Amino acid sequence: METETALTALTGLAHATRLAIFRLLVPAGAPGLAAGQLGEALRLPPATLSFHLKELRHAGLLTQRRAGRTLYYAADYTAMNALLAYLTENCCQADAGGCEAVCTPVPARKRRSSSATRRPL
Amino acid sequence: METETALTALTGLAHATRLAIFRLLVPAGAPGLAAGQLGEALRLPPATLSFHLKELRHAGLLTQRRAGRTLYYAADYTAMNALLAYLTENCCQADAGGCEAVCTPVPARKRRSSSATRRPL
DNA sequence: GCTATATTTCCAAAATAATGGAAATATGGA
DNA sequence: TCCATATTTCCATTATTTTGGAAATATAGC
Repeated sequence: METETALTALTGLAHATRLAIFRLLVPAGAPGLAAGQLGEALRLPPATLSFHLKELRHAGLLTQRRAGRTLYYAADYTAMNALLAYLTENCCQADAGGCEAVCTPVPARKRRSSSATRRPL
Repeated sequence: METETALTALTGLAHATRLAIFRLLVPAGAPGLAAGQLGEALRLPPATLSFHLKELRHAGLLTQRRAGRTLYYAADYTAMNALLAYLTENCCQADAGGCEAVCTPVPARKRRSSSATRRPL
């Protein structure tokens, strides 16, 4: 992933409203949620919601799909994963303590993420 | 991790200069790098560098350590890890395709990160 | 074609963040 | 104490982002 791409993704997520939108979409999976549903859930004026959705979409974090009059938005897991990879790139090269303790990989488990332990996307 | 914390961390990283600083520090490990070294590497005026270092530090992403006149900054891997966990929280709940393919955990390997595959911090 | 719903675009005002020169602080050594 | 080095704080200027009302667009059904 290029720096420029990572930067847009981070900028996309670095806003309370957009982070909230994204986090509603992460568990929603591929079907995603309608713009209207998001607006209602977050109590946002249409113009404001639309602005942030565009922002997230341009950052590559969301996909858009139309069904009739309704636009559905879904989290783009591939982009997400690429961002995480970018951030942790070359982690622990210096191996000087502190890092090693944290870097120890957690064995993958089945599903039902507990929010405390992270598994790769 | 709380939303507020995640948000500050993301805002911290969502800037070209700060992302560059952070990524210089990720492979540098616990000893970190001196402010001066960072400034020289990135060709930044002292005041600007200092501003961004403070920003990152307040976001909890960096630790600061003084040795004589020199201040060393290091990446805080724990904070980093918490942020990644926060972002992927409840991923794949809906299990509706697209996600599953990406979520498959990668078996942990020894060290020598290839930048293409991510292991947990 | 008309009307209703869903959502976007336009745009100007308001809010927030970034920049860097100059002065201040901290430390070390003679 | 005085001087040099390392870095920070102060602050005014400039740049960027966010907000939301109103108007525009897209689609559906009659």
